[in-house]
Amino acid sequence: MNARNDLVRAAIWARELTADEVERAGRGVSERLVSKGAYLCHRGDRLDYWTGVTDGLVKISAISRSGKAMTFAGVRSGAWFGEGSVLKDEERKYDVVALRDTRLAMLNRSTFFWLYENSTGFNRFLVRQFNERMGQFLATIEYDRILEPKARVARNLSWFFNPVLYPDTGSEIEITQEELGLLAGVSRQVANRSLQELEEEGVLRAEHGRITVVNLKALSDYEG
DNA sequence: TCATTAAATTGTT
DNA sequence: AACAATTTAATGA
Repeated sequence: MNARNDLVRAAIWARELTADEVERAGRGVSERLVSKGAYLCHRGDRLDYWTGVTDGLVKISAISRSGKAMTFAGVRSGAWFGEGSVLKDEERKYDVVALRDTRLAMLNRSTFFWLYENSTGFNRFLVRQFNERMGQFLATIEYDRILEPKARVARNLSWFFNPVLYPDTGSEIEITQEELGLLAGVSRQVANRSLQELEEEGVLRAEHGRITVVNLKALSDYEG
């Protein structure tokens, strides 16, 4: 019908919606472009949109009280975030920055709530996503104590292969070593060396602008 | 289709 | 941060 409905239909959660619900969602969605290095929102901002990455890569992070930068999650094409802030009607607890030029789909708050109230498919999706995030955050708490750069690179990379958050993705991701460094909070040089070592250990294969995971379990559980 | 050039990415110091 | 090497993408014959 129109570009907005196409945006919705491309979203993973749309698969579980009825035609009526998709139509309704289409009226509440809009598009936004964020260029590399720009912030979509800062901690403390209000952003009344549930946000999906249509094309690109963003980082969700915050600065801890001790002053350390901490990445909560990397978000690539196909994933949606911010449902917590929208549901609770409160300010963002984190920064969101684009690691490359990125296209976003934004679902406004009232439409989000309409789906929340009316669509069982939508709720099933939300519950699954919350559950998966919980697991990821638990792992993040543990990983924050791990200071070894290689392990940080490994764990940040493994997030992109969560089968619930990214349903039909293979074992490849298009990401540069510079982007991975920004995500893991290490320099490009360290990201480069980490990837080389991980490749030697048979965990992954690093190609030009792309990484192929060979052993996802080893990558997720990496501790050095 | 192939060769040339520019741009992006990687590898190293 | 700087620089060289490598890979990809774009261009045009």
